[in-house]
Amino acid sequence: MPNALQALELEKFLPYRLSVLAQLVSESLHDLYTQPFGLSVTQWRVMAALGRFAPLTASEVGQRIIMDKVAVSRAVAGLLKRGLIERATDRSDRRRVPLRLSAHGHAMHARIVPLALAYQERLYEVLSPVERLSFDALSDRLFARAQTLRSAA
Amino acid sequence: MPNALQALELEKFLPYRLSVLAQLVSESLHDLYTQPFGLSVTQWRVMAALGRFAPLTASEVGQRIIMDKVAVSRAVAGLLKRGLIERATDRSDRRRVPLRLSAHGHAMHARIVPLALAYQERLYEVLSPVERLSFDALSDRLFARAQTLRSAA
DNA sequence: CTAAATTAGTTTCATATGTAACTATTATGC
DNA sequence: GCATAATAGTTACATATGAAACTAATTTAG
Repeated sequence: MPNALQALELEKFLPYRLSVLAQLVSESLHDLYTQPFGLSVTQWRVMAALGRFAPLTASEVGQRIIMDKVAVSRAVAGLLKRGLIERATDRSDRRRVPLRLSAHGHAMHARIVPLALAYQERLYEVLSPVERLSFDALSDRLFARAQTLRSAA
Repeated sequence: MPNALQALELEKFLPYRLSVLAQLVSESLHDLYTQPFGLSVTQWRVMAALGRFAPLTASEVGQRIIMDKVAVSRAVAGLLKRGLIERATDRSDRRRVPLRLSAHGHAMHARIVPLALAYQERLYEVLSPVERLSFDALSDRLFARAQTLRSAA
């Protein structure tokens, strides 16, 4: 019976394990900023991208955070309504709408970042510095591999 | 300016990296069974849980695959409609509804499992056997740590 | 034994998400 | 230059998801 080798042990199956770990971590992090700041995950990611990379258009934000333009557009609409980000006009190409954090947005960003980094630090505490680097490098290689496989198929 | 240490580099931020990697892998895997078999991710996970662990109630399925009972209930409804799983009656507790794969479900399961394992193998190809074990062990520790932090908070 | 509490599962409602169609603007081909 | 194609972003529709209310069955307290 050749299928003896083909049993799927979910708890050891890499895609499953990655999914469960990422979801748990994402939910934990979300707890840090959802109630006090009223941001969705996508809104926070847009703010994080803008906080780090000066003015970006919606498309550029999407490339940074791997999010499609519809999701970005909706997050941007919510952030604009709350005055957390600002739009500029690109004189040379009026299709493009450069975005940046407002003063209010910067202030909120500055309060969330330390919480996010502190959470990351608490997570990483179970790994030694060498192990952290090792995990980061291995996950990078898996990511690159997954991209290769996806584009090949 | 103490905040120089507090810059958030998204691309190095562990929760972000995990999320992006898990999503890419999950989508790639989904491509393998969505078109040919017409299963959603949650439906496939329910089938995988039932394929591995004999009869399970909906709640037990949820515990296995870390999915809330509403999601399980909906996936089960779809699988029942297609005749891929069967319900039994628990004489001693009629609230419980033990589930198992039907013959049809078993056949489909047997065709998907090799595809899933082959994908995992192609992913793992970029890592040596030692690196695979290392990655698995490190991710296990991160998962346990995330659980501890979540329950502590 | 009976009322209250618990548990398994479903349904409902409100929100989130993805795909595709749409508007506005700019670039390209002839 | 003008019709066509391409690009940035938004809107619309259909589906997916989560929280909370609900039903049915069982357990527990007194």
